[in-house]
Amino acid sequence: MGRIPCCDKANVKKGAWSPEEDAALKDYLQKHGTAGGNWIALPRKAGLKRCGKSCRLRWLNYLRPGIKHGGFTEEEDNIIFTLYGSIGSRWSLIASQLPGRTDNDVKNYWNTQLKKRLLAGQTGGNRSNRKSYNNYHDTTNYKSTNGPNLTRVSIPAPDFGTYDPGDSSHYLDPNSILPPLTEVIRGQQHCEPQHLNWDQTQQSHFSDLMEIQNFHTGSGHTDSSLPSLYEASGLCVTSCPAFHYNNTSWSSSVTTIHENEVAMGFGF
DNA sequence: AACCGTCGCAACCGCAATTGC
DNA sequence: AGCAATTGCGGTTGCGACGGT
Repeated sequence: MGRIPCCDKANVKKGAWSPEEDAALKDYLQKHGTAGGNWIALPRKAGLKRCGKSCRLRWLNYLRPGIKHGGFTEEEDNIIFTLYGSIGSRWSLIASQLPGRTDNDVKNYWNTQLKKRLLAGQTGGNRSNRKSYNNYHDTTNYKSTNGPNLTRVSIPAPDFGTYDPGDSSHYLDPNSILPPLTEVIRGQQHCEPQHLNWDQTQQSHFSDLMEIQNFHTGSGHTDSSLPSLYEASGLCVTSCPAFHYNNTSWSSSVTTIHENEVAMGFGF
């Protein structure tokens, strides 16, 4: 017994995609879209000898319009550092805050560049190039003292004034029900435990967020991952009595942010 | 020029979550 | 409610490119 394979492994092509395959997939998706959303059946319809999952991945990570590759900006670096510190390796969530970036791209960028820069003590500026890369292997520059290594990530000063909950232009991803997390995170000067206690501005901003959520739930939209998104914002979920969402399974009483999870705990 | 080690990135794998019946 | 099919995600792998010797 065992898992049922998603496709006939013996009859699917693997490895790098050819330009012809790319063209066939792109052509099919541009004509038919992902309507019906059936990726398993798509390869056969498109005349491709590929696994449906492979087609989906190729489209999402490479062929989809608006995809950017490489050339990460310093601001993007900072956003990745900040979100990684708050939510860890939830690449799809991080990528959703970076227009044109895919989770795979962000993940690769983190593993090949940012993680090493972090270990070298650089969370901004001094962006590496391949030539200077070997410096990152000099582990004598990075020694853990007691317990996990904590890194403070500085981010811009509070900028609540720019956020209008009624303005849909704040949504980087048109399918997202939440404002960009960076809007929230900018409200904290540092991701540090002492900032978990809400001040008036944070409470005010959280009210804005709840308004949005109420708006969307009013139209029938639910999102079971909402608590983790607010965790990502760095706001202390349990400290807000209003944080209940009775139409789904979660509530504030089961979602706790521990200080050592919110502090930048890069313990590798 | 040949070899070797390292890096970056596309793609794969397997599990979890979601969806539909 | 339970099950199977499908999708989404994060970790890992494979391989071409590059740089050093």
